Amino acid sequence: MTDNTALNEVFEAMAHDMGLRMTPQRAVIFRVIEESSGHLDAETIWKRAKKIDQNLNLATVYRTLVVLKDMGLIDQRYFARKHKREIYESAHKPEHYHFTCKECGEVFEFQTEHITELRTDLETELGWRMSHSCICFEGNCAKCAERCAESD
Amino acid sequence: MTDNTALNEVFEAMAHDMGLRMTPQRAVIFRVIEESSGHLDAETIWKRAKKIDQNLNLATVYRTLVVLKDMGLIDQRYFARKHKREIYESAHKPEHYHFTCKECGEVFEFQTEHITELRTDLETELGWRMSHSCICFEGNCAKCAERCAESD
DNA sequence: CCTCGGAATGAAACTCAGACGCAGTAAGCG
DNA sequence: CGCTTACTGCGTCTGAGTTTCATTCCGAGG
Repeated sequence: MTDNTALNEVFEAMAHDMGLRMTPQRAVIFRVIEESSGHLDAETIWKRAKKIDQNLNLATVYRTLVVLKDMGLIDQRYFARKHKREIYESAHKPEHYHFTCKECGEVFEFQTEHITELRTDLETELGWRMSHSCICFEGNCAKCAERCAESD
Repeated sequence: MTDNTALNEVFEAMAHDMGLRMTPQRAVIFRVIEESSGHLDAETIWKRAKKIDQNLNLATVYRTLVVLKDMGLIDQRYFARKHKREIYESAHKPEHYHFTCKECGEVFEFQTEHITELRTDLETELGWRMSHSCICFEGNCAKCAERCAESD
């Protein structure tokens, strides 16, 4: 379990500044997201949080996700076209992108400088101000690509 | 109006090979997508197609979109987190990516070599076989960025 | 041409993630 | 403490997309 006392304090301070309240429910939901390694949908968060607070309601999870997103503490992300649910990640993870294998469904993360260059190019050439990049790929991972090649 | 006789023939031939049938409804839906410049959701396609076939049903549009996607004639795409509908584009447009302005909502297209390089890197370094890239950015376009800077 | 099997359609019901309205609860300031 | 009002739980609603089913009609084979 990571020590997220500091983060909780950030959360509490920000909430206070925005006229929001710190409630046990919000603390639990935030903790669940912080302690997981990412890629969570609302229902998964709910299930995990219910282990701590039995009465926690799914609607509260949805409402809290909006609050946390507005505060910039979590990011809503996207990484494959077949996904039907919104997926959230802690916002203070280092910049990274996703590759989803269409065979086994596994999601891989990767980092790259190419996107930083691309962003800079677009900002200087076209004057756009970037606030979020969604970079994700679909295909077959090494293992599945090999297995598919064999069966041909 | 573009001449899509050739494309229609491709469609018809592919459909035949897959044991599918060519129907007036499918021809109309396909034509609507081909003749538009892109970024269509199911309901928009439906509204436009209804001008040609008054009785066309929305469920038929959804079913046809699946068929056309499976045939590789159209692509389902994604370009901003706030979008709640699936968006489709003709599959034979040249490779391009999207930038969505969070202020005015306009969607800009752009091309770049950076992504090609990135794909190649990932394929050679990690052995992944890429089949689809989703690259999109959110932020403020030049006009809106300027206007926002003024009002600060 | 005509016939027939089965693929496709229209209409309506259904699914399911997420949002909303409301009455009751509880943060947290004075 | 006590008051204000943001927040919660519960139930209901919304809306994009899917499924079911009876009917239609495409198109292969006579």
